[in-house]
Amino acid sequence: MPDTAQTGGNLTYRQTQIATVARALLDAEGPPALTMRRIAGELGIKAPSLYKHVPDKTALEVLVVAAGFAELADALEAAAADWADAAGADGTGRLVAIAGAYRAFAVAHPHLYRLMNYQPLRRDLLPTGLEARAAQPVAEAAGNDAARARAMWAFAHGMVSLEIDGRFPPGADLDEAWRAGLTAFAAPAS
Amino acid sequence: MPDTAQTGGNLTYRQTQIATVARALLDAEGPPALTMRRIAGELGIKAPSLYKHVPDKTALEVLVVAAGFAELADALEAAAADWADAAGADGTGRLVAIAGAYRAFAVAHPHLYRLMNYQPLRRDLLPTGLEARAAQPVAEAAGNDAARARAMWAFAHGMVSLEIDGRFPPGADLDEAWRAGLTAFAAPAS
DNA sequence: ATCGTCAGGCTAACGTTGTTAGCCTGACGA
DNA sequence: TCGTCAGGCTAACAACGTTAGCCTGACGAT
Repeated sequence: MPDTAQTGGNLTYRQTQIATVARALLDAEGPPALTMRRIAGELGIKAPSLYKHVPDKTALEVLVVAAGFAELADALEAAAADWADAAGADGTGRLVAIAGAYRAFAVAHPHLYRLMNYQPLRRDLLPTGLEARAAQPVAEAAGNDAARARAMWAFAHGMVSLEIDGRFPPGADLDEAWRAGLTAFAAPAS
Repeated sequence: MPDTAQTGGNLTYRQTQIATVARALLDAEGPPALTMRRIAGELGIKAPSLYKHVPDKTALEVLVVAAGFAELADALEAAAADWADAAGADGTGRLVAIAGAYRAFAVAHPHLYRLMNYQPLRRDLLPTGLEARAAQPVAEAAGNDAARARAMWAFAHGMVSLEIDGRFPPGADLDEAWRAGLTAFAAPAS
């Protein structure tokens, strides 16, 4: 079996296929569809054969998670870049743009977002640098103030979590809640 | 089987026992310990007998979740009351007190916190008013500004989620991140 | 040309999970 | 005294992740 750990970048063709199929299944039907037999079936093979490519199910999930973080990083970078192009980059508008991209990603792929974020991160199995890359745009928007960046990240994560889990009251105006939070954070650091 | 839905307040003795045992198991050994056979065993009965008291596993979990929210509401109310007693209640110190209680609850019972918050809330099975009661202290601390309250809630939820899941970098100063967030929110509404 | 290795498929099977069907027993009201 | 029924039980099922062990076809080396 090809080792998939640590470097993570260089995947077998079959491993990529597996990650792709798993991702599609997760997006389309949610976690209950993410079974070894189902994934294998989608590839035209049987479940035990998957173990020739992946050590166990959690490693398979890490494949999906890694792809997710890469995609998220792309989206955040694109949002930051778009903003920089469009206007003179003052900090707060950039923050709004990034937050919007973050929220859009979570809402578009709630199952993936949960898989990525609702459990301890397997840093040991993730490609090195990937987590940092995804965090970078937020850190910049926070003026590289670590505490501030973490607080903003927590706010965003909390908002999208509560949103995709339907925890807010049915009629709640989430845009307004976002605005309230973002303006609070946009104020200069005390 | 006694119906447990909706009102939720009036539980059978056995149902209370089940919830208590399940809660203890969850706190002590985490979700993998929360199996029907295990819970039954702890009560000296067999798994199928549980179905004489609870329709299925998710309903059993809701019992635990409901107890958790009641406990959380107690803790938040106590924190708010303590603060009101101790000093002239200006809004920001009260907010800090409540946030501290929220965080303390989550850190003390991470498995329970996840069960309560990492999935769509089964409002239909929860005692009526319980959710509102748990939300009340936060709403007050936000000056009954709904958007502000939701943003603060999201921040707190995000912070504790990321903390109990070990998502912050190893050396991160979380107290400082909390301070950054809370001072941001403490500023008067724009 | 032949042989050994081995990637990558397969079937059979195991243990664990939630859950159902159906039986039995003891208490209790009519 | 008898019927009901709450609340236990055993046996069993399907689905899950996973392991063991077999087979086949490609391919590099002798």
